[in-house]
Parts: sequence; C-alpha cells; structure tokens
Amino acid sequence: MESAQSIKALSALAQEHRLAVFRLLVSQGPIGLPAGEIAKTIGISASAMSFHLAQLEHAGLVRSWRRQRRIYYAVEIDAVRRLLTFLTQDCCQGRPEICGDMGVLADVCGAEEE
Amino acid sequence: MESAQSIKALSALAQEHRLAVFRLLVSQGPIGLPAGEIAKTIGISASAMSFHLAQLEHAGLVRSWRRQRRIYYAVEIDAVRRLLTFLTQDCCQGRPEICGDMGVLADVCGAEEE
DNA sequence: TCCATAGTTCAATATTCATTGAAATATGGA
DNA sequence: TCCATATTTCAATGAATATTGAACTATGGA
Repeated sequence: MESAQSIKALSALAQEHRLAVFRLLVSQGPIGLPAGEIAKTIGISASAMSFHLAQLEHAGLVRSWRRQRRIYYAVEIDAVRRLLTFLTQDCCQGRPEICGDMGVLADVCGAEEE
Repeated sequence: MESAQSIKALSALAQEHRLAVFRLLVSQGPIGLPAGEIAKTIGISASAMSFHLAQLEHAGLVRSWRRQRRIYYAVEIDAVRRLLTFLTQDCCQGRPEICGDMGVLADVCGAEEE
C-alpha cells in the first residue's frame, strides 16, 4: 500500500465515531450491518453517519451494497491487512537481531512481514 | 489500548511527513535517529520536524532521549502492537468460521489476537 | 399513485491542524 | 566566556474537517 492511500485510511480511522464504526464492522465480519443500525449503535445522526461511512468507503476500508431499502457496510479486510503491513514494513531493516533487547519488536517484525 | 489513545496514535500517523518519519524509525529499530537527521531525510524544516516529532511522542508512538547535542527518536514498539491489536480486536467475534469466503480475514483474526 | 422508510447531499459554522520564520533554549568546544 | 550547533517554542496564516438541520433521492408496501 502506498503512502497516500495509507494516509487516507489512517485519517479515516483517526476519528472517534469512525473508529467505533470500523471496530463494530470488524467484529461483524463479512456479514456487515445496515447504515441505520450502525448509526443507532454508535449514537449519531443519519447524516453524520452517512458522512463517516463515505469517508471509510473512500479510504477503501469498507465496502457497501444495497439489499432492498437498506445499505449494508462491511469491512474490507484486504485493505486492513495492506495498511498494517505498510505500517510495520522494513521493521529493523528485516534484521531481527538488531531488535535486540526490545523483545516485542521481534514479534511485530515477524507478524506483519509478507 | 483504549479508544482515545488509539485516536491520538492514528491522528499522529495520518499525516504525510509523520507517516514517513514513523516508517523511517520503524526501519531503524531501537537504535533510533537524531531529529536533525530525520528532518534532512524527510526534507522538512527543523521547526516543522520538531512539531511532528512532538505529535508522535505525545501519541506514545515514539520515545526520545538526548545524547550530547542530539535528541534521538525511536519507535515505541509496544504502543504499535497495542494499536494494531485494538484495530483488529474481536474480528468476526472471534469465530473464524464466519469469516468464511474472505480467506484473508482469518489471517488477520489469527495474526493480531493476543 | 401515495406514503413511510432508509440514506445521501448540501450549505453554514466552528474547530482543529500544518507551515513559516523568528526568537529562545540547551549543549559542548575553543 | 564566546560561539556554533541542535532543537524547541511561539504567533500568524491558510487549509482541512466535523456537525447540524433541511432538502433531496430511492425503495417498497398499501
């Protein structure tokens, strides 16, 4: 994932309500939830919800589809994985031995590299 | 990691120059780099660099220490791990079987859970 | 067709944020 | 002590963002 795309995704996540929506959708998985139900759960107006969902969708973090009158949203897991990978890429220049005394660093180096 | 702390961290990362600094420091590991060298590498003024490094530090994503005249910055890997965990927590409500056709979802569910 | 439901779009407002350059602070060497 | 280097702080400016409520669009049932 390139830098500009990652910034879009991080900006989308860096907001109280959108972060809550994102985590709700992560917990929901591919089944997703309709916009109205998300708004009710999070506790914001329909128009604010629409705005935030559009931000998340433009950032590529969620996708949407219509089923009858409802518009469902679900997390776009591939994009999430690309973002996490981008953030931890080249960790310690790929040399876990220089992570040395940091213990946990090796975990991240290992966990996120492709 | 709680929501407010995560938002601080995500806001800190959601900016072109800070994201570049973060990735540079991730690649550098615990050895870190002095502020001036980071500024030169990224290509921004010393005062802008100072501002951005403070943002990253207040967000808990980096730490700093002085050695002679230089102030070194290094990534705070524990905070990064907590952030990534927070983002992918409760993925599919912990039931990989409902991730079903999404393939990669299982990877993220597995990779980030504690 | 008429109506209710479900979402989106729009304009206005208030707030937050990045950048600049100048001034201030801190360290270490001569 | 004096000076150069390294970095931070500050005030001002311009740009981006969240929220609100009202208006608009789309869907499906009676």
